[in-house]
Amino acid sequence: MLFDDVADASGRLVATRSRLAKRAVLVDVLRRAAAGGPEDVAIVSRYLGGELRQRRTGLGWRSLGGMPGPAVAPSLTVQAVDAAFAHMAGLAGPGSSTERLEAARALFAAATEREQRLLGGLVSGELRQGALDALLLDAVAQAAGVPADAVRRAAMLAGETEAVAVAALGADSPEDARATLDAFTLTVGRPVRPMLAQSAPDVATAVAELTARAGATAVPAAEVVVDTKLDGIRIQVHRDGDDVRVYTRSLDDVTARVPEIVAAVRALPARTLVLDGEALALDAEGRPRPFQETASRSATRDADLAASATLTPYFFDVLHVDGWDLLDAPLRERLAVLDQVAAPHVVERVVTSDATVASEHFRAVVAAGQEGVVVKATEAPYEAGRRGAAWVKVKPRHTLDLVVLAVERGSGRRSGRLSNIHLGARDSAGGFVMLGKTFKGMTDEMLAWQTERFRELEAADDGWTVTLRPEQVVEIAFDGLQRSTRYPGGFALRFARVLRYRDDKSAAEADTIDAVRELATP
DNA sequence: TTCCGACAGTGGGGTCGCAAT
DNA sequence: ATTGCGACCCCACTATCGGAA
Repeated sequence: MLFDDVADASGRLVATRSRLAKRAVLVDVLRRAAAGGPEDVAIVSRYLGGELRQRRTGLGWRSLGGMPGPAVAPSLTVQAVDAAFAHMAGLAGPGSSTERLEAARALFAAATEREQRLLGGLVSGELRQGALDALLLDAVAQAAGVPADAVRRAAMLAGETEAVAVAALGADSPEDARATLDAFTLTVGRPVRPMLAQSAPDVATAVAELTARAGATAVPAAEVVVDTKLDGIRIQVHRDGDDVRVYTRSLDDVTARVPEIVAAVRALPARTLVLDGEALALDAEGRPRPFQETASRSATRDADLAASATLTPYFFDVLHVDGWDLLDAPLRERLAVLDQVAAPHVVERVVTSDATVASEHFRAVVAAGQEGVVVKATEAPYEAGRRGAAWVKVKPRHTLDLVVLAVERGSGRRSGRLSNIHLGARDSAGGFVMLGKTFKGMTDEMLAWQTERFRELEAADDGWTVTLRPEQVVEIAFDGLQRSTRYPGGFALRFARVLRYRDDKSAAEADTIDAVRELATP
């Protein structure tokens, strides 16, 4: 199959906003890929989902700058493109960067204009065609003549879409496809997509949301599980005898980097296991260390550095134990099993129907230095890959009134707007200390307003960033402070987002860097 | 007819490893 | 030795479509 066929499809996806029309485009190109055989389906399904088959190519957004102009006529096949990226991904050692760039230039030179757009999107990871994995799964279902749920479930259990697309589209009939899909089951050693949580502003809201959903039959005061939310990295651990594998949230295998987790799981009383949890670094008193330290420890491959801190695993769910799949069992049942098989490494929780008790647990765990809680429906199954309503996280929220120091131009649907704002706190000398940036929390109306407003405050414009007279106050919400070498105050806001612009306050009334410092040293 | 679940998009800070400078 | 880039860890929030109610 020609790569240009995929580029054409991608262009048609960009051209329509209708998801049904997008799905029709995807179905069409998937069917044509199927005619070319399983290898074409494998590559095309990846590309339509916005990914290369190679997890790391060494090429990124920055490398795309110096690419040559387009070819006039299409010539590349999807297999040739895949082979080119496989070659680039395999390069290492001195001279490899140069060689990789040369290979990329050759590839781009052979690509037409729309093919170049697709290549760029795949390399940068920003395809912007309004359709990624979820819509692709729907299209696979339609192309294979099977229910969308069957395809989705197979993909969640396989931990990937490519293999599922190949299986479904390689089938001779819808019945055959259905059977092939149903053969994707939870397998020890193959990670599933982790279940995700929605968020709520406070525990009472989270509890109310869960009981409202469970309360179709108006059961009064349904019980909920209130799990401690740890500020570490998500881990999914598979054990088959002495063979233990540790995967991250994106299903990356990090087993070699975390021997202490492997050892901890080997000591548990079960032969086969699939556990879902969090790993973090603790201090001498057993309190959690800052996330940055956990991140540092879990990212390093250097043995000496790794020895400087230990990760402790805590589990909050079990998907499999000794031949028994628990995905469809209610949480209540899974937790009973978890407590038996993972005893010293289970996340602290309370189970209650009393919102006050739930709130009290939240206060206690935050006081103990933890990130917050996740409130869960007791009867819900494990919904792999879904940000279901059955899990709702709650974290403390801080706010500050800061001054907008500068603003950057937006891109994509925000192009033409001033979008990403630079945030500063007052210092004692009458100046401002930058604490980070944010683009979050802005409605279209706010974007329109600030685009005009910041033009009024413009002091300089370098073509990307507009520097402002420091007059506009904005109320910012954030999760906490982290150490920073990038910003002059030594702090940066974590997960900053705009709540509202404050026209009732002048810059002289904004919060000070001293107030911020006090937050950092409780 | 209205409501709401799910998804894609728009980017944030920090950390590491690696190759180039 | 330092710098820049790529990859990946954590992530919040809004707009939109189309099925559910």
